[in-house]
Amino acid sequence: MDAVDQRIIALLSTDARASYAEIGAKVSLSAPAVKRRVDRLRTDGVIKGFTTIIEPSAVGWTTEAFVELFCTGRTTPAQITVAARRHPEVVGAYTVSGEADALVHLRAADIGHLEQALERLRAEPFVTSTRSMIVLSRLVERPTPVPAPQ
Amino acid sequence: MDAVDQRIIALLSTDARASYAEIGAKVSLSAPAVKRRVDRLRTDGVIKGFTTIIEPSAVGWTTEAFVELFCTGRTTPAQITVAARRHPEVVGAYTVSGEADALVHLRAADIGHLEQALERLRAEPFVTSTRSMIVLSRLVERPTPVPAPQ
DNA sequence: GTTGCGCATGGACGCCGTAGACCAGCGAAT
DNA sequence: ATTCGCTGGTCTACGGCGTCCATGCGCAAC
Repeated sequence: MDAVDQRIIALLSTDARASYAEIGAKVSLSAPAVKRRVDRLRTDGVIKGFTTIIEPSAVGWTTEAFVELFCTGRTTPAQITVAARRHPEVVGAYTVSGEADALVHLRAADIGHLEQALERLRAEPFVTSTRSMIVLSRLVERPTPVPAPQ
Repeated sequence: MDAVDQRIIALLSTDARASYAEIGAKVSLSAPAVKRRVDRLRTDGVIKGFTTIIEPSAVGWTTEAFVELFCTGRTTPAQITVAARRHPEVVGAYTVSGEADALVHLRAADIGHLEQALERLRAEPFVTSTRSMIVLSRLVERPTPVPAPQ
């Protein structure tokens, strides 16, 4: 992972469909050289995949919430992980320090759907209680920035 | 936005570098037809871009936190937006219902960096106080799912 | 019926992805 | 100092892909 790799990652994270030749022109490398680096970054797990940024409301997810989970004493992160993966509404889940044990990011079609997802989440055996923050508006949402070298 | 569009979006969100021909084969369309649909989805704002999923720790962001923001009475979402955008550590920001006014998702190099970013955030004139949840581990993180037709 | 529109296909051309052969630089071992 | 092997680049070549344009089909409105 040198400075060139970082620049390649930065370029790919602004446009994942850029051609290797295009990227190569910007980092002064040939297309095959760029491809080799990208392949390596993928096998090394630095690049985990390529995805599309979509507008959630355009595909029917108009409601979103962050839910703090309070769990029973002997709950492991692994338990929370498998539970969270079971629910398609979960787009993010994290164990956190502070009052709550975990924070779950939910996207749902509407309030009704959100309520139903929340109910399902609360039915998990290790959940003792929850505290929800309904998202009123998304202000910022961006991919992890890559520190641009110099 | 018909069912085919949704399938195309779903395919692109699992692999944004898939060729149009590949996608076309899966949705029974020719490559030019797929491209036209993707172009339309982009101009319609359904597809906002293509990005790369990277492992944050691999590029030096090992610490992350969610921060609840408590703001002065007359704070507008727009104010919070411009403030949040100023800080490169902010990867997400939302206005929320509940006790707090906003929730900010931060990524930083380490605890020291996080503390410094938090301090900068707290220095914003409209912030009266904050409550932080440090992320202990990322359990789930996935792109917005697209409801697969049938 | 026919006109017009939306939306697909087919073909053509140039660029892209990808693999293989080859080469330069460099550190370690002889 | 020489040599070996490794890393990581370029060049080349070919098959497939992106992209544009012309064409054709189905359908609704008049």
